[in-house]
Amino acid sequence: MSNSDQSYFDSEEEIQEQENNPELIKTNEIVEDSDSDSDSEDDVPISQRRTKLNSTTSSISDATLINDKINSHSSSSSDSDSDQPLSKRMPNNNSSQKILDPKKRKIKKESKTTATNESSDSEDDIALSKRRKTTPLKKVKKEIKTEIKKEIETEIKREIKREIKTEEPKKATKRTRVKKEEDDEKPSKKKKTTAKVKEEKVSKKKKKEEEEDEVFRWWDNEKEDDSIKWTTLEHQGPYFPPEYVSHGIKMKYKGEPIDLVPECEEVANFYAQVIGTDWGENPTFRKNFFKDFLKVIKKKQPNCPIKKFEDCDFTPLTEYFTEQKEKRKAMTKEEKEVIKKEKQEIEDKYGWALLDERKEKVGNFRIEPPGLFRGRGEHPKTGTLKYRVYPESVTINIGKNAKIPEPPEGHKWGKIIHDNTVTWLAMWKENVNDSFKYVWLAAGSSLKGQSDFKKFEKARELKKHIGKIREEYTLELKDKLMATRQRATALYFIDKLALRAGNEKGDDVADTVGCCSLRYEHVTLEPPNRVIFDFLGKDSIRYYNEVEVSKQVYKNIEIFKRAPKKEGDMLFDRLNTTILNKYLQKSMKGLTAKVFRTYNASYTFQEELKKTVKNSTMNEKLLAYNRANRQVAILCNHQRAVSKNHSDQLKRIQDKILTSKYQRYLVSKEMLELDPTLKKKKPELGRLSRGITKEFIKSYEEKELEKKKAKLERDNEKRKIDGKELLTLEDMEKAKRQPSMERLQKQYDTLSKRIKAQQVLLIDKDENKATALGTSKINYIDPRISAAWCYKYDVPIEKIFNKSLRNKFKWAVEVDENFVF
DNA sequence: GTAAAGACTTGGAATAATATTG
DNA sequence: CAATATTATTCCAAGTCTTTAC
Repeated sequence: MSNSDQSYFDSEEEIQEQENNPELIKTNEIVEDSDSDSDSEDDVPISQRRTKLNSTTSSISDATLINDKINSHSSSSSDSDSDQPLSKRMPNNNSSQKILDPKKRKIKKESKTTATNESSDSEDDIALSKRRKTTPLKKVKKEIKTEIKKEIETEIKREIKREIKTEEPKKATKRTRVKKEEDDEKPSKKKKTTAKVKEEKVSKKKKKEEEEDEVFRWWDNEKEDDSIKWTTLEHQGPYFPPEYVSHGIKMKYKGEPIDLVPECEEVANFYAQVIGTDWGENPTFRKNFFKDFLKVIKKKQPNCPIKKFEDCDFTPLTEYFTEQKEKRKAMTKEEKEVIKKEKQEIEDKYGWALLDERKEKVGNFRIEPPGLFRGRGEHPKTGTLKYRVYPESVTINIGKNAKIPEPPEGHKWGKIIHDNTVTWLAMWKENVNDSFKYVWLAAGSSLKGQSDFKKFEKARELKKHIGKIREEYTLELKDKLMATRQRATALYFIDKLALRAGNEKGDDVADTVGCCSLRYEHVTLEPPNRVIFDFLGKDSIRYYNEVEVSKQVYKNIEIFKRAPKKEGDMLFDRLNTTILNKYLQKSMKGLTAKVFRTYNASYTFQEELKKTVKNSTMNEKLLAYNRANRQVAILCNHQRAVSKNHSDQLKRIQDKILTSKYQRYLVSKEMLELDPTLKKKKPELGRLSRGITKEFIKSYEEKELEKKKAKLERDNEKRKIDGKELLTLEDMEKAKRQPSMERLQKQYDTLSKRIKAQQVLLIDKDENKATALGTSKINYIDPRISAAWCYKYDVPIEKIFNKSLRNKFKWAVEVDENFVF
């Protein structure tokens, strides 16, 4: 970071500086006379302050507005409001960002939507309370285990004979679970099971035990000291990617095919595979790649004529890889099966570790293959060649008495250590940024689970201190000492806006900042009390937020930005994360800046969840959940690029809605024909919704006609075979029987329901276009809040936690519905 | 006390797997 | 049943924060 600011802010004490450094006098004057300021705003209770802040924050307030709208919408079940253009109702925060963003971000291929399950609302057939209480025994005895296994086996043998013999009980469990989900809620077309319901129910309980009997229930007895992570540790070491094998395809240089030794060819491949993506166009990427390409050439093939990037033609290679991709896609089932099996074998061997005699899953047991470094944002090293890692540079961490895994043939391990104060199994140093890479246990492992648990407990601990901390920093906002004042202001932002701490970074990485590393140009003031943040945060994701702050904070920023400070200078020149965290430790043991993010995320989530309507449908509950999740994601600024075809997707759904509406209109017209008096009772009948234009009707009718014709053709085909006479469209019309009022009403209701569901989906999808929910769900929201919510509102946990989340959070799902974060 | 090393969490994108649709 | 859409998983970069070295 620039140290220029350092030159005029050298000493610690304000008073000293005032004497020694004339440039600071102005600043100090303000600091002193601002002593008299009082900040009435900060006297407002914390809980209210947050909402207050939200309502003044553009992005958040927009979202809240939508919330209100949707809530009223879903409860009143009127669909008219959806006719309003969606864009108006959405927080346009992101779109403006995209335009303003000086650094181009990659465009994503595809958008993801929230998991708004279009499933029926029927509840699980087992009472939730009961299911929860089937807490398994701590250690199920071997005999019981095999007994259960047998039972399951007999139960599902019929359909999955093959699998059950070769696979772990895990697989069987999965099966039953799928089945369960099906009969629970999914009106899924797939009904692959013929097993009897009774059997299933029995299996459910057994399965539960079976599933957890091997689980180490560390959360039952917490241990205080966790500096020792394990006593025994066995594993197979990491898995190395296969050596490069030449494909014999030649790239061209100056139009001529050129021979490359495998080492060079491999590097050329890396670039060839990036052509057609943004990386291929990125000048820094190209430059770095080519520099390293030349380096490899010089070393491995000095007589190679390649000198200039412009004369290189990688397209033959690119084509080859496209071809390969297609081939892979076109593989037969059997071929795919073989590959899958090989993959499974590797996983079986390397994917597990024995930690204190317990089998635990290894997360990333694969050594990263060589390639071109894909640094994000404007990373100066993007495109740099990442070397192949050999065992010689890998350190193995393993138990003293454990068998040391065999390194790949002809190789030796770099180092073997037995450090039980760390959790990694293997480690190596990567060449691009000189950083370490580790092999760790998976997210569902006990070690990870324990620290996850600790993290949330720490955040809950903060809850006890937050009042005092807020009081203190509010006071310190007016402190005479510049350093203190900066610290307080920074903390205010970290607390209110969930900013990251903001460590200082070198200049060989992308220029991104967090709170402590904010610079002059990242914060602008707008009288009377608006602060505009605009900077690139982690992963070069833009943070843009307009916030109304207290007078004191506004004033402070004004002071911190005062000349001679200019663009490029640190806003908080007296502060860094070490100072801040040291201060925080005083308020609470182990407190650091990041805990605020966890705390505020979980707390916000819990508060937002209170908006769930008790007796709403499953879809509505899930929408409420997602919405709470989304508020947290917005708070934490978890973004994703809007997919290219997002608007197409919306249009398609809107079209579906219109179609349904039109169909409903047609039905209602028939109803009126049957009973004209209905119009009085239900004036909405026979009314055409807005948005249904003549063009729409025309295209709809055309499509319908097409369908009818197609059906007719099919029918006639059959009739031909049967020797019956052929029909015409008119015949078909005639054949339709006159529907009864009852039938029509039913149709009408079905369509209404469908429309509503589609609209919920539409809103959810659009609200979500630029927000990534995953990160907050995985890392910031205490899973116990989610679990408690599920129990309280009778939502099966599977609806909100997928398999890996359930596994990761298995320590959390045992809370009762009264859990409070 | 400061910088570098080290270990761990957090983050979005890429890719694989699965579900839905035409 | 193939094409497409959606969701889950994997990948690995980029943060935070602690410890160690000087």
